[in-house]
Amino acid sequence: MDTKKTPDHTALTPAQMAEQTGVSIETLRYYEREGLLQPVERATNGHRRYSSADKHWVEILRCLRDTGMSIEALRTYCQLGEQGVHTQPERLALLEEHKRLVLDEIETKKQAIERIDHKIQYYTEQISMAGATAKATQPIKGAPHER
Amino acid sequence: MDTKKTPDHTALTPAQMAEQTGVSIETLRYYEREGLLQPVERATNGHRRYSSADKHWVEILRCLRDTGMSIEALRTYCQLGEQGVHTQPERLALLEEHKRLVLDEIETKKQAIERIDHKIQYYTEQISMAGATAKATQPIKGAPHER
DNA sequence: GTAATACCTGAAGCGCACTCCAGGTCAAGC
DNA sequence: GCTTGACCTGGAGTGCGCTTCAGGTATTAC
Repeated sequence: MDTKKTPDHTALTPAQMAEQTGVSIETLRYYEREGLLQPVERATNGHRRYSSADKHWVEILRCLRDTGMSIEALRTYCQLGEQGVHTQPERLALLEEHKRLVLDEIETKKQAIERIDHKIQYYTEQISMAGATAKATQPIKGAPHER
Repeated sequence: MDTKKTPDHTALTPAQMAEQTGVSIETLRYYEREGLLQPVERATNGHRRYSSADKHWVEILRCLRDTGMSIEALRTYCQLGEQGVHTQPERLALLEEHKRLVLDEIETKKQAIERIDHKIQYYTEQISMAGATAKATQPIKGAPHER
């Protein structure tokens, strides 16, 4: 019986929502326009009132966006969600695919870190040597890729 | 004495360079325009000839770009390199800063993975349950954030 | 000589994910 | 009654990192 008119005391104003999720008011509206958020509740004056479910969902959106999922893919995911439980396998597949992508990215970055570390070490050596023997700083045998 | 006119048999054509570095011909030119690559050698017909040093450098550029360093930051880094060894400390600082950023990103992604795994697990359970007891699939107590 | 291929240049265009703007409404405070 | 502030709308603008285009040149293959 309290399905429709409860004023929902926990609802958030756009400003509060933005602050608590780290997603700007404009971006929240943008997400709604793009179908990443189904139409948000309104107060009598037409202002949006975000529910805690909205907040939770936006946090998930952020998590997926932060890991590079496109707006397009997120829209697909949302639409599947709206179509009911029978789309769960598809949603699962989508998430698993995304997870794989993210794991790959992590791997790429780790390898990059190694490479960067190499250069860091090279510079560190060079600099400490330059400090010690102000002269005679031949780049030693085959200085790797200067720059 | 062989400082200038050696035809350099190991030099790469744009097409070869693109294939071997995974960076397109257009992007290579773009990088050069943007000062990420100092002007590349030319054959007598005006075509670019990339040295193995160029190749090495482009691989580093890729590594840094892949980990999110901006074109702007890369330009700075290159310019420092052109200014001589006395900029090594600055370059070192730049790399260390970037490394920190990349480590942070990895951390963010790992956390995201955990969250994604949660949802994957949730869907997996839901789906297997739906398969087993085609009926009576109440979402159990407090189904977390459907969608 | 002709055509195909590989490259050149400067400049315009594109896709993505926002972000900003102009002009308007509503409620509260003075 | 008037101002202020938070929010609304549709639509235009922005920044980044390429990518494409139009028009041209040099070498090789026939």
